[in-house]
Amino acid sequence: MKRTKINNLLKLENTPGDVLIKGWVRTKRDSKEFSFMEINDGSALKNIQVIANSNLDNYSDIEKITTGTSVSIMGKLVESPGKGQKWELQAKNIDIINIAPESYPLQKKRHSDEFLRTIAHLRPRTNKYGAAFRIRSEMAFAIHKFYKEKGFRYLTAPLITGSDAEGAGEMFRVTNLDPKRVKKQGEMNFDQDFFGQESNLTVSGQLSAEMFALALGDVYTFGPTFRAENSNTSRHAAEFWMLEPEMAFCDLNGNMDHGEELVKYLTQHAMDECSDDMALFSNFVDKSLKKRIDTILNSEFERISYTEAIDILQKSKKKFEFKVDFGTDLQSEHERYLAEDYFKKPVFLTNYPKTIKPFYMRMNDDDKTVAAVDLLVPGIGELIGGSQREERLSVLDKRMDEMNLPKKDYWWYLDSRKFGSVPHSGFGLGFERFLMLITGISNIRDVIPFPRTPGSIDF
RNA sequence: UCCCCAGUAGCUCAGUUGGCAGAGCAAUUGGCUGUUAACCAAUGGGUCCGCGGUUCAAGUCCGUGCUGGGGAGCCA
Repeated sequence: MKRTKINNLLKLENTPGDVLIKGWVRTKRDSKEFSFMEINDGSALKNIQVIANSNLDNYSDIEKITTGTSVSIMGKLVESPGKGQKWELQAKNIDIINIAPESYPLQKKRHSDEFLRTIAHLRPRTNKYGAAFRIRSEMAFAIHKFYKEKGFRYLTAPLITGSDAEGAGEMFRVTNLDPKRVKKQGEMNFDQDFFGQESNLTVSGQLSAEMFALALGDVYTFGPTFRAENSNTSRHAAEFWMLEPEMAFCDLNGNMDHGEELVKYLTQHAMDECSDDMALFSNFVDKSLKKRIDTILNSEFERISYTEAIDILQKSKKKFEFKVDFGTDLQSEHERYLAEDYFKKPVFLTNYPKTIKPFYMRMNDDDKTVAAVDLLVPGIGELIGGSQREERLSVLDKRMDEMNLPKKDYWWYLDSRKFGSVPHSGFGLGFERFLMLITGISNIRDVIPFPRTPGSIDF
């Protein structure tokens, strides 16, 4: 008999008679003459209740079944006379695949997130993490669906790069030199390294995406990104996934339109396709989640300039630890105030001072600000960071000189401005931060299967 | 990297002025009427994070290290 997944069983209107399920026992309740078991196979949040009567031949073995045990069960799907579930399975045959001994760490009770992080290999077997990772999977799919529908092309940017001057923070070195030998020589000899020069793990696929946007029109990259910053916060990881759309013939407003449409589309998709899993988060993880999602879906995101934001912050009665002045980057407390207290919804901040932004952002006419855009969202802070790119070769040239960038390393990037340059825009969206936004999970370590953070690379 | 907090049974935590190591849940064993975080009873379970110090006496006080959490910076 062919196995039926539990999510499909639970959807049925009429009983198909006998079915075969395979999964893991979440809990067992014994009576004298029979046992109730709840089986979960990961296909859905919900379990199916199985009734094992004592007249089954291997009932003495069935009595020994513990939480975590893997089983294969054939039985008749019947309407449940008990409360709490529509269907239950009257077992005709129960095969125990593998008993989970008493040392199985997951109990039928709530565990702390901190404890579950220490058993990250088992935590997807819990309701909360199973739900989180089903949603993560569905959102990755939704990204591709969104871009397919919009006619974007998917580009895989290289993970190993030779350029290290993007200014996006510390990078992880990639080398196959023998550390013992390097120590003996006293220094790295990059000529002899695998690529014949210094190489690193990517901090962004943007520059690659720009080249492809200027060929295929609208493109996106979606893949892992690495930062060797010693960041110890609930919003940073050394390895995370970033979505980076890049659009030719697109200005800053088009960039924001796109970002807003994307965030709304993905959120709506999660609500439509993961309703049970999403309900778990709004019921048990974050009581304010429902309202937040409603705001994302049904409000227009605010759009203000950096200069206007400074004005709002300076006029605010709220006391800030750090002073705000034109030319300084906004602190966390300022970003949170704007998104959470002042506007109470996602806010695009545009046109930052050129002094605090990278070389590739397009210079505005005032010669003081650049066409940058950040999307600040309640609870997370920065979800999107992007810009309209500087497409004018002479302006880009001048900026790179000002910032002392080694132009010879960027010859190919500058070529794109030499040959048929066009206005174009793009941004990076932190995939994990987006998952935090829509689930209410407050630590980035809990939306990545096996998180990598400073001093921690278990599993 | 900086600031703050925490570390006691498998898990979550209590532990008073420094004076015999505790609870709930889990586990094990038994009971039980269709249960659903089942219920009832019994039993077992400890490097009180490590190291050093103060003291007649340290889970408790002091120093130090490690680990975890919250916040800041960096950013997505």
